Amino acid sequence: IAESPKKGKRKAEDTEDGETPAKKSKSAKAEEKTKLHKAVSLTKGMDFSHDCQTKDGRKPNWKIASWNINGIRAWMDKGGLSYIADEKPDILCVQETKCAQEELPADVKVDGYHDYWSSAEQAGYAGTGIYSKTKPINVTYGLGIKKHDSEGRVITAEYDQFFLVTAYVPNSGHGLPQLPYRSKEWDVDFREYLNNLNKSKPVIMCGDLNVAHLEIDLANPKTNKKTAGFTAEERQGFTDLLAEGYIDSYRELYPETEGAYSFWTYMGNARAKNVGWRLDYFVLSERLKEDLCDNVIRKDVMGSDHCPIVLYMALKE
Amino acid sequence: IAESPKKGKRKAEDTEDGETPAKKSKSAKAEEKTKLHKAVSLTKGMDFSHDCQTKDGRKPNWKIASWNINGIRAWMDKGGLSYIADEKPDILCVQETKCAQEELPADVKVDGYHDYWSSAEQAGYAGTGIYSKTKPINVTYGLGIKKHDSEGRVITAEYDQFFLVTAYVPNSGHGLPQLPYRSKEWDVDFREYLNNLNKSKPVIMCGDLNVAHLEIDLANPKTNKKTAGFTAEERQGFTDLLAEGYIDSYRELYPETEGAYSFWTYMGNARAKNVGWRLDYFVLSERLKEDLCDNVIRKDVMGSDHCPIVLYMALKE
DNA sequence: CATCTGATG
DNA sequence: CATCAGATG
Repeated sequence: IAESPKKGKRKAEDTEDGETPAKKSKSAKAEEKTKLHKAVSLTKGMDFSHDCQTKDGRKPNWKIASWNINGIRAWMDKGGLSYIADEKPDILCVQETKCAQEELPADVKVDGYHDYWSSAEQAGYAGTGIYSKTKPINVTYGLGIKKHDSEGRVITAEYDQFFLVTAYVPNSGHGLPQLPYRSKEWDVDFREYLNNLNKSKPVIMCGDLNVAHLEIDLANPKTNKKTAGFTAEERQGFTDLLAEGYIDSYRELYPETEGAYSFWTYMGNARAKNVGWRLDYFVLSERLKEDLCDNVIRKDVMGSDHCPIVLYMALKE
Repeated sequence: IAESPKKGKRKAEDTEDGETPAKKSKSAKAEEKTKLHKAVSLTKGMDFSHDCQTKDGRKPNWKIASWNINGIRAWMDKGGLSYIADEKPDILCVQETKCAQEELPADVKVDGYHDYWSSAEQAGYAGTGIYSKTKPINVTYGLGIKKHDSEGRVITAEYDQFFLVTAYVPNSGHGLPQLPYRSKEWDVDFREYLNNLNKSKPVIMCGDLNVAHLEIDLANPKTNKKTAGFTAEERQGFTDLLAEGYIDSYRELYPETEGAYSFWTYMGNARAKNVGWRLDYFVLSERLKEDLCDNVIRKDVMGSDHCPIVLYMALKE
């Protein structure tokens, strides 16, 4: 009832590229920006410095982070951007932005980074983004296959030495209604997509792959064999991907480490009890193995039901 | 994804009566009650004592309060029940409970009061309730007219000396889609309903009538003539009701008082600026006028976008 | 349990 | 600018 003020829409202008293949460019109405975010920090007191090197002793020259942020608007309200300032990655990939391009908060941009966004046609659903210090040679959205490309799940950024692919892989859902699509269609086509890139340049693929690969990758393997993210089909899909010539960087480095998770349901205090899942990965072309320095799971960084993961690479010229 | 604990449903058992005419009694599954409300207070430091009397000098013996609480669950989370303890009314009527009978919080009951509830078929919508120290002779729900009675908008409690009717009158909506229903059907039938009661006993009707009657009853009359709650049709409906032999107790007592509102939109800081509407009323049978002591608007009681209103009556045996 | 939308006010 | 629901995770 009445007295409604004009709607304070907020919008990030001048964001680079950022069109999903399915969407046409909206005319950039210069809307009023309200609500800027205060300088809340998620990361105060945390130490993000980290010494590491390749097996042959080379120091990292690329730091790439990936984080399912579970809603970029809520995440920014919690001070999510402070993570970038503190981690200082060369690239940060985010998944589940849950925000249409035009609805991105005005202050989503970060000094010193180029940003790229892809969003689902369905409002408030899925979506991915990339922050990158270096401007990529080229950025593309989706797999180039219509049926997969209306949900903003994949962004590919090409750099001199590699393709960076970030993905938010479809969840099979409660009761697994989406399992056939996920395992028989998406997994198959995504694998082929990566293989094609891999022919011309090595690939660094990261994101929320919505699968815990092995029993070691979740706290309760026994009771979750019929749960989305740990079905035989999803696990096999990941096995099949690796078999094409890729490595799971974390498991490559730490084959025996238990309790290493990147996701904890908000329900039942799972995070405090470390009842989690490793759903977030860096998957690298095998020929990048020699350049791998480390993969760190930032389990203490809050702000989402996932935590960030960080890849350190010593890439050659 | 997984690790979901069992749902902690909460429910108030043994609530008296409380069936809408449209609903059948649910079998009282003895569900686990979780979440009880802590003793938060909305009212600390406030003084609810009040001296008043009728024109012929009689002190009040009934105190009746009415409050649109905008969601009983949110209201209880904010400590809404503390208002009852502090105001100590003989009767409290609440509107917009937005809660099905079966979903009422376990601790909705208040010591020393009988409680009665009516809810809409549509979940989380409308709904009314009554707390009463005295057990009424009889309680009925709705107007006895099917088309009006599926939204839990009216409860009638019969006492020795009067009928108490509490109402949450239909909002005409943004763009006034419901104005024809509201003014041509509801207002007409509700008036007739009250008239019928009024034949046998005096009526005290209260609630959110979703109309500001006169220009004095809202801050911005000029700009709201096409807004739900201040259209000519809705205002006329109220005029027509009074013409049948009722008084608006507040305006009866304070015909000239400006800035007396019971609702402020949450938008644009309206309450701080007192940009409000008087939408909540006590409407009394004219023959109760001589028993009227006072009508107080508790504008400082927070917890909803409406505030409580309180009626003091000196009813004769 | 927490994010969204969309209805409603 | 709040409430609630329902979808989704």
